[in-house]
Amino acid sequence: MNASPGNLPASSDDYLSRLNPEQRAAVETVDGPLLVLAGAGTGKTRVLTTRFAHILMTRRAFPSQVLAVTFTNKAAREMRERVAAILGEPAEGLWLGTFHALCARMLRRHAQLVGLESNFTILDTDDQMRLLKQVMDAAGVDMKRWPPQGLMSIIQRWKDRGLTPARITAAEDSDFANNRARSLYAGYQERLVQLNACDFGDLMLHVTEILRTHRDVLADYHRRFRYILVDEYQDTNTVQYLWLRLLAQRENTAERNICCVGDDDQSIYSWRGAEIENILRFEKDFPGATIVRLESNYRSTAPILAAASGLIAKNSGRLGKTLRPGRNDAKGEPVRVVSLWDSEEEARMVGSRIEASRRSGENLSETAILVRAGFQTRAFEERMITLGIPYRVVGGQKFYERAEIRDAMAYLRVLNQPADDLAFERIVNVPKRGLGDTTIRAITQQARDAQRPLVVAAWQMVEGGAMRPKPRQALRELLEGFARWREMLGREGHVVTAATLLDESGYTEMWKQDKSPEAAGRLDNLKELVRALGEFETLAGFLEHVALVMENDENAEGERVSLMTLHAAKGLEFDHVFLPGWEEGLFPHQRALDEGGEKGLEEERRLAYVGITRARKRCIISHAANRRIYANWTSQIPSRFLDELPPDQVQVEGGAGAERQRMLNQPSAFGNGQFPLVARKPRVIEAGAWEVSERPARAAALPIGSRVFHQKFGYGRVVGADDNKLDVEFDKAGRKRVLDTFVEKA
DNA sequence: CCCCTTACCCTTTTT
DNA sequence: GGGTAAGGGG
Repeated sequence: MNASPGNLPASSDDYLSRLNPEQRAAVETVDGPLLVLAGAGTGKTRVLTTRFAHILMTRRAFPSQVLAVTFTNKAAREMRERVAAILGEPAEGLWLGTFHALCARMLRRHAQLVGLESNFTILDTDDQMRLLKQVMDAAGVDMKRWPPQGLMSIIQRWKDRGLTPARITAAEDSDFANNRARSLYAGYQERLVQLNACDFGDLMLHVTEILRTHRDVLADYHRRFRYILVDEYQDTNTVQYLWLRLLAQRENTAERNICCVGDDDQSIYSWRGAEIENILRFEKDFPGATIVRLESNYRSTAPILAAASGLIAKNSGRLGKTLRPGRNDAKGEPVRVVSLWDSEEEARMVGSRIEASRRSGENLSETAILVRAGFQTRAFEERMITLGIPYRVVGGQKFYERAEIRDAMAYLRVLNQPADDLAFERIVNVPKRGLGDTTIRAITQQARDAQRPLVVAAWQMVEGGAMRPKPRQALRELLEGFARWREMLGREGHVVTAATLLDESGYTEMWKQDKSPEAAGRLDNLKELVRALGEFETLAGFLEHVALVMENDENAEGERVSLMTLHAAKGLEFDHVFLPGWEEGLFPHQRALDEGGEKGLEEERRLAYVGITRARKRCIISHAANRRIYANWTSQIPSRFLDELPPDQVQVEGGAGAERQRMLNQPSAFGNGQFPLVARKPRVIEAGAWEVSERPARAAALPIGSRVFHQKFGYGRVVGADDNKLDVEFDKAGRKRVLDTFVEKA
């Protein structure tokens, strides 16, 4: 296990010498509970991975005796790779993964203890909702008055807190649907078991329940896991906390080797059930715990750190940390605050600064625009398209959440597991087969009467039920199709079968017929799905992967500006960071204030802290005096967070905008709330607007009149050209001026 | 049964 | 403004 000299450049404990004293303490305090408070950019991941490797290198445990938990697949993958790099060999047999992946693994071993079989299905959010609606429907709940979505979030919150229906006291019941939330929850759980399925929350809930009630199982895991490592501890919810505590609190207190790494200042997921209290009370849960603070920041310049620290200091109830520059070259430019007239000017400002840094040779991958809410990305996207700056939107809709992928997945699920009623329901009339509400209701009724899965009931209907000839024939064809494909699966393998199924069922044809701009992309996605299927040995293995590892790494390559929400940016870093939209109501978001009060405000402030600390060299914060929200223009007040930034670290720019802002806010002078006397918009000089493109125009390739395709706007016809800019009349999106590089011949 | 109109909602979303 | 969900007309 020890690295041989050939694998590592220097001595075998070389990996320790690269750590600073705090980090080293965090790595070498191996025994007993340890909390590592790791500020942003202080080498948290390095500590975690080095500690993991250290445990293995010093032969304190075999790889299979360490439990390492992360929140994201990405973090898990990174840890696996980095541990392997230190060890000099691939790390096999690890219990390393996300909370949910580890729980799924455990639950497959003990499924019968909660009434499931080990091949249970993991439902996606669509299925969950449909199932819950069915349960509510059966219970006669008026879903107009009591929206299913509301009940779903109540149930999820209960699951986040580790509460099975039996553990909910009458006092804790919600007044939803006249105090029926708890019994509806119980009904929903029952249906899940009948379907041999569980939802995401169940993975944690079931395993925790098993550990709580089966001492022998718990004891087995106690024997197995000698060391526990937890990443992003501030984001754990109650059930994750209970799970960890059950696993970590071994009889022998000397063996409670749990190490949690986190940062209370970066806790931004309370709305997902995360309990910041978990990290705040670590010492109480694990008496005698050691606490190590990592405060040397190796990422950002001094002004950026000072701005972030100054802001977060306004929060109360912190464990307390002060980031200090860990680099000698940490001097740098001040954080800038730019005031703009409106959101369009804000987008132009960001765009022209990005153009400027691009001209000076900066890598666009080192620039990010981080927004509070998803809708804000649109204005920037449009600006990037106009300027011809490559960008990518991180997050947003995930690959496996797209309609076409979900449909295809439903087909595969029925193939894999004919009793998967939810999947069958999803695709029975997709593409349209003339099997509408009436038919489906009849099948459902038959299934309920016969106590059989939908597929079986459907066969019964086809063979002898009361049906009109057309739907009967359509249903027969579908069912015979599945029989054929299932038989093919054994013969030809899952990849060929999947491709055949998608064609023969008429599903790909449906999208080929579709004339909307997205159709082509959807077909590509289906191809990608089949390709991904090839990476797995079995269909079941693939389905498990998709349920747990929903990832979206398209557009990852190439030099592109990143556009994402602040939440999505946690854990990332960039040379240049833009933080637009720092306005009251947007950031801090009004709803966070309304629903969370002072706590909500503090979480918003932590979000601001996360945003600023993403920046290595340059951080540009902006706010606009006017913003279009939904349909109409609203005037906006600068965010209180701007006032909380330490003034000596911040340089205010965009005086023109600020001046107008000041005048706008003087009520009497301009009377009727119409746009004020400063009507003359400042001339916005966009650097680079007149630059001549070095590349010759592609007029020859795309002459006026030719059909083109654009990623965002779809199909259109070229109606004019100006050097490399084309005027295109899009079928759907209307007339737009776009750069020729952004369209292709249709 | 399908499709088109209309009404309604609108923060964040690691798995 | 735009995307979804329910209802009514063809």
